[in-house]
Amino acid sequence: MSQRTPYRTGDQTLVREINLSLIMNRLLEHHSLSRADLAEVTGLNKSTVSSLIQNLLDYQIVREVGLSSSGVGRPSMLLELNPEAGYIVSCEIGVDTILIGCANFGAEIIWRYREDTRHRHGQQAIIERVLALLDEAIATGERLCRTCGGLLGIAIGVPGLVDHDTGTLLFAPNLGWQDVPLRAILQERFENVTVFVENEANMAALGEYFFGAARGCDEVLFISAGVGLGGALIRDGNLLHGATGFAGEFGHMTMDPDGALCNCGNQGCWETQVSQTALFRTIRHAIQSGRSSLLSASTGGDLDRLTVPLVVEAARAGDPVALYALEQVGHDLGIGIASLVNALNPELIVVGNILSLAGEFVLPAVEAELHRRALPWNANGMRIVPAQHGFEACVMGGVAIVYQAVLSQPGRILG
Amino acid sequence: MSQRTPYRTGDQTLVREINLSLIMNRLLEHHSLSRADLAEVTGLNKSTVSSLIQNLLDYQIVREVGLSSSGVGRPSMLLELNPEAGYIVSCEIGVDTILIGCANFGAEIIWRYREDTRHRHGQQAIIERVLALLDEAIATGERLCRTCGGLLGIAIGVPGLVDHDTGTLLFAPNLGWQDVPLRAILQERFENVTVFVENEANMAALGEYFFGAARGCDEVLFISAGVGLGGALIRDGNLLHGATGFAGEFGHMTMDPDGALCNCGNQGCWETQVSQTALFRTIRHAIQSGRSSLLSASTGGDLDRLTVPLVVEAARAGDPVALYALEQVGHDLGIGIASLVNALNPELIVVGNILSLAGEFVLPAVEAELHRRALPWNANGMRIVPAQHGFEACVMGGVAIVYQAVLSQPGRILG
DNA sequence: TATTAGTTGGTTGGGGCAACAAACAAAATA
DNA sequence: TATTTTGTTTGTTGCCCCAACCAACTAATA
Repeated sequence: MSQRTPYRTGDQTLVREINLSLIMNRLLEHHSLSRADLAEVTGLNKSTVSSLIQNLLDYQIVREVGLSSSGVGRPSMLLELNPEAGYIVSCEIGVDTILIGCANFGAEIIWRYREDTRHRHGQQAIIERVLALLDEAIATGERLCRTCGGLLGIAIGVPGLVDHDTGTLLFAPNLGWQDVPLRAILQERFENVTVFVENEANMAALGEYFFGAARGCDEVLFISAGVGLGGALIRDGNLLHGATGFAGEFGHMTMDPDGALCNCGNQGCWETQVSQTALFRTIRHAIQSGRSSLLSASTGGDLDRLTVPLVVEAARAGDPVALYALEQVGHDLGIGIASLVNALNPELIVVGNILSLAGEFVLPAVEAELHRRALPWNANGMRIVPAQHGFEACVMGGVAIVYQAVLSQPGRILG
Repeated sequence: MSQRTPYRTGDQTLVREINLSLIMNRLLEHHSLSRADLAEVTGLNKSTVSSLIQNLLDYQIVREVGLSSSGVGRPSMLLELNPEAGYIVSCEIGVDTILIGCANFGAEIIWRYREDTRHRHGQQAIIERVLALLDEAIATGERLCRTCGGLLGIAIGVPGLVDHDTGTLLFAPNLGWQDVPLRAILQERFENVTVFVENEANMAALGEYFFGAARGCDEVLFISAGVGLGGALIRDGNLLHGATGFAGEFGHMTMDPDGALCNCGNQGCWETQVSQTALFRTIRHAIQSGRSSLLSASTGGDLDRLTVPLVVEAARAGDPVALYALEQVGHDLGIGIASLVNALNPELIVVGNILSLAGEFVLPAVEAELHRRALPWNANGMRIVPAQHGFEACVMGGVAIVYQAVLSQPGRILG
């Protein structure tokens, strides 16, 4: 009997934690509620709610926003999460961009910035630029909202495998990075602030769950295609992390055992069929084999300058090559999604990044394959929707990840 | 504000429930512990442990089993779950067998029975036989152990999709059944007893988690090949059910978009490549195309009489056709497992049913494909093992499912 | 052998904390 | 003024924790 206990025992602080969390989550969900509403909605006793709210008011995490009369009886005092309770800084290190935002506790982005990084060379240069932008974001946050919590947390999303214990980016094939101790680097610069490092797709999924298309859904599959193909699964508000934190690498599922070589070393990964790279390759092949397309003109003849917005624009104009390529992506996406629907039985699928942009041309083919291949019991009643926050889903996810930490352990910021 | 609350609030009874559950789980895990050990292991206070144990002793769910001296100091009184605290009846309705068992609260099977159902025709006849066997199992349980709880629950495992709200078997392609309200049928016959109806693979996974090869693992992928291919995922002791309860249908993931037709209606399902049926088909093709095999003789020339034990026996004797067919299964199994490892990042994979029997010939090919195709970060440190309970995993799972209900809500049987 | 110190196991009683219930105060309408 | 709804106050209950204490054993010592 030597090991220290990993189990969380039940005690009073746990009870308080649970109920505080319950209340804050309901306030997030409904935006504003009275104490009486909260008692009704949570099932807690009126006096308990009052006590919890008093606690939150003391720390200015919640604020009273005015009376609301619902006909007869004493009017109620509406409560909401105080947007100025603190601020959150969230940053996505993409393959060729940095996206950064600063949000208040009302989850409104009060400052955002986007920068192309194609001209910057090397990991060192990019990380230094990120640090500088974080300084700027923090300065903005300090200026605009610091009632009690100040900076509540910094979140960094990266397109690769993250070791959650250490916050190290282990492997990012599309970025060409390996073993970068991101959390340690940031923690050194920003002491006493919690730093979250997470896979970009995981973050984006959380962003859509808290603030986007997946609000209120208990079983969400998120699929995000960009340079590569990433994904995540959310169950009851929590990411499925797997044993070592690398779950959700749907892009590296084998779809064709003898297929094209993938950056990961395997053959026929889903990512070789469904991604920006695959889309452009299909278009290039079609044009090179003599098919005419508006894209030849709109890229000025240089197909290396293809972008997803250009492809979507061409598709809108009825360009057959663009339509064909997008449908091909939808077809291959659909086969994989059907498999995942059978395996995981989600309630909702959210498609992100370029898929949210090209949804109108991709999703019909997806739906067709899905209903052809998935068990009807799994597929019926399930919806597929584009991400509400589009390319900003990841940054919103950084906000969400900090939010989640605060909401699930309100005690920590209550001192 | 009209809806009734679906949220569990925190209160004292929740705390008690959590701590009782903690203690019973530790007793299950270590088999016997003293109060002092429990305090150490759970992190609960000594006096709290004493109080909880007194409660469990009063209801004879736990019993004292004698002193144990660890050298110096006062000897401790060891405690264990009382095997006679009640009994559990568990039954698997397989494609061509019924397996049934009665277990005491020590999870020892005190009565078991297996019956071939190939001579019985029709759903009605089989269900009536199941009911009769359940009577017999209950009679045995009543005779051998009914201290406090009596019959703690009945569990039925079936090879198909189960609607958990109603306990209805919606679709069992390999059984040819559809929309059978199993729980309602049993509940009518056995009133005041909790009846659990669950997918066979889900149950088997739970059996291995509680009492078999997956004990203590937090992220377990279970893959079970029989007539079809089923599976399940266990996270922190709970089955992944998905939105409507149909998660884990890995057998119907598309592996070859233009492959063979599956019973489910789709093409190229994993189940068409990896299952008893697929194994036999490969062997039949090989022999029909002229390859010589020991199996021609051991089946008396009638390849319809192939069985998995015969194939394994032939493989042990070095028969090339048997070895080839098993390796082929391993190869296709490995490709799919690699995908699932990338998607779900399990800590352990347990292969069940015929795979546990043929493991020695199947697993090497699986490991080879796995390490060729899965991301090293996901695959390294992961183990693949055969199910410890082999063909009885499902029945053990029925015991586990009742156990889980009791352990997670000890309050219910404490009155 | 008898005594005493030391060690570990388990119980008892007091205190604190959080939720709950019921009575009550407050603020509106009819 | 009666009624309705909101929110607070007061007192109770249940559960865990802590610290002191009793219990049972070993080992050392006279």
